Amino acid sequence: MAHSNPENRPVRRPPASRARVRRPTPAADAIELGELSDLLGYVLKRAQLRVFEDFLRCVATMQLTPAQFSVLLLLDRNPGRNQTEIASTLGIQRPNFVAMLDSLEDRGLCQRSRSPQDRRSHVLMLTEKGRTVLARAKKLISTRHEARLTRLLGSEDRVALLRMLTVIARDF
Amino acid sequence: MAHSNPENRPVRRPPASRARVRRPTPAADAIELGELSDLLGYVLKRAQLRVFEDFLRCVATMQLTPAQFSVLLLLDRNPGRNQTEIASTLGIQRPNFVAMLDSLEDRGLCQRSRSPQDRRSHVLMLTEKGRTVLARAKKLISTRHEARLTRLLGSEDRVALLRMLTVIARDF
DNA sequence: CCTTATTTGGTATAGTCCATAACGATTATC
DNA sequence: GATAATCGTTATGGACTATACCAAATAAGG
Repeated sequence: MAHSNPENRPVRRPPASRARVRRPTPAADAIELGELSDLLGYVLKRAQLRVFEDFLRCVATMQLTPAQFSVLLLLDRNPGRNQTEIASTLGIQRPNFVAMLDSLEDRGLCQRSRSPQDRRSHVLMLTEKGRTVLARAKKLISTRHEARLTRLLGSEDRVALLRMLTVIARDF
Repeated sequence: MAHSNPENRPVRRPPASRARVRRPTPAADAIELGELSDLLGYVLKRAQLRVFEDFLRCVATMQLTPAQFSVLLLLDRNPGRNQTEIASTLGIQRPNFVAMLDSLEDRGLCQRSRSPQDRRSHVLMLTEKGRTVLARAKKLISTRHEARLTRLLGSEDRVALLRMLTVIARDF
């Protein structure tokens, strides 16, 4: 074990030629990732961080995090639901969802109102401003963020990737 | 777009018949994910959480997190490096790497020693126990965790997935 | 009807990660 | 020899997550 020269790099054999052998001692150079490159979790996590970074850049003008964006999407598609339903769908704990909604409501993007049927729960709705912001964000995500992915992988691989990730998220 | 009937369920149009149209108002039922299912970041994040959960279960007997496991892997493949090099390779800030190493060293899995060449830096090495633990963890990951992935996707798709994620992590 | 359980939104709190500033010791640079 | 840069480290704060608990409201059961 111990330094097994896995890349089969020539170990510095400068026989003839006084000219500099290319990279004489790469020893102290780059670190070997080794089996890390094949570890699903590792690659997955790094990819996710990159994607989130790009997402933030793409919608930077409207100050939306991926989590906030997903809330707006859900509220738009499922108006009138309460906090428990929206939060649990997104895998957010109800207590943690409170501050998040506070923020969105303070910015005038959504609105809580007591349900007449069940006065415990809050009916959630996007405001008009919320719909506008969401529409603009969707356009940015689509034309910048997702377009970048398609450019990088090709639209066929992109579909395959989403399919596989969905399978993992559901069945792993 | 908009509710594309993804399951190809027969839409069932009972033209006449006063009998209850099946699912008259699925309204108050399940929440529609909508465009969320096609949002790369969302699916990526959920998949990553699932994978990390499974990782933790698989190596639960030896109490290793994904991050700790990746450190052990790197130390094994790159003995004698210092903290800055290992941390930066893993995308960990140096200050945050200190406590992590403390933990691994307290458990007797690795060892810091001052470098004779540069007495500022610490030379990092796995201990014998560290190598043993790593070997057992690798076996668990391989036979349980990665095997599960292969079973879920097939070995061909698994390779394709890792390739695409690597591309994203590097070029996105 | 009345008592008990459950649910909803909310607060408080603690743990984990992650990022930055700063410091002493050591080494590099000029 | 003075100054700058690097290494490990501490301290600290922000973001996100998980749990216990609360009052108000509703549901369930006698």
